[in-house]
Amino acid sequence: MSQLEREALVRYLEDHQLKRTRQREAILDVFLQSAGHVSSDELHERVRDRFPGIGSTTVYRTMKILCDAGLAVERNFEDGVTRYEIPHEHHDHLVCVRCGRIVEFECTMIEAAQERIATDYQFRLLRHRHELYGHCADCQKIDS
Amino acid sequence: MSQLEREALVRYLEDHQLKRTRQREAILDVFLQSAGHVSSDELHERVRDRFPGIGSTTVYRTMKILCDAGLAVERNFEDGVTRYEIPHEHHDHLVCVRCGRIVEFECTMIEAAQERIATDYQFRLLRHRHELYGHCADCQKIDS
DNA sequence: ATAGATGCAAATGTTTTGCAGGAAA
DNA sequence: TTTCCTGCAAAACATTTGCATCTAT
Repeated sequence: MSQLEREALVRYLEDHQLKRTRQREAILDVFLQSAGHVSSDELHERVRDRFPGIGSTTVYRTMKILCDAGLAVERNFEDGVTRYEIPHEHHDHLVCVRCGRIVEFECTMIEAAQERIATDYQFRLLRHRHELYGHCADCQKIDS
Repeated sequence: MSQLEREALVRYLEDHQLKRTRQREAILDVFLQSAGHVSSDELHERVRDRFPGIGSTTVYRTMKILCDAGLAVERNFEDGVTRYEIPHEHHDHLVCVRCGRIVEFECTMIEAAQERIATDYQFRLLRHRHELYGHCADCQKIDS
């Protein structure tokens, strides 16, 4: 498993005169096995299990490479930590401010509206950030 | 001018056993005179002109008070700096990634869609963040 | 052999906190 | 005179960078 991604990484490294190292492959593996939205710190902890002595610096640097290679996407929510997700079709996020749960949603109507707004203001749209913050179903139970 | 806000600040300070100081009033004044979306650092620079020796710590602490008092609203874009705006009707932002220009927009259709999405996922919506990043009309000219 | 990677320590940049001296009530 | 503020210095925190050493090619 994750064979395709590993090949993509090797290809990217070769194309950019970068070297194929155990650390980089281990980080890719751990990242692909981590469901959801992992932070550099979480990745560092998990890689460390099977690769003691690895520095957090290497995780930061490698995640940047994975993003450049199109194997990871960077996300920033309100807690000041950079998180990474496996690239897939466009979406935005609902974030529970109590438990930290992150749910993805997709809305073509909003996408269309964004395009229209950008056009209205003569902006050339590059990207957007759209996050809804609230309490998830489970966390609402605390109140009652 | 800014008489209403100054009175609101005085009232808030009294209600919370906080003291009315020259620094706090100066920071409120400078903030109200700063159009757009100012950072703590910009505010510090501007307050310093008429109040040499003021510390950045005081600006940070005072802006927090102004937010609590409902006289300022905190905003975070992609540059890692907290900015403040004067509260007014709900809106979101277009940000030019070249010149940093920030334009406000408002879209009731998107707001309605957000409510519907939150309901679909059983979230109790508290707030959201919605920013469009791109090149403004002026900055697009650089390309041609 | 050599370009590039690693990991430590130190630097960065923004914001927060501890604390001694200072001002408002 | 007591409580709250201020401003400095130091701490926090996530991330980046300098550098000597190590490793893939």
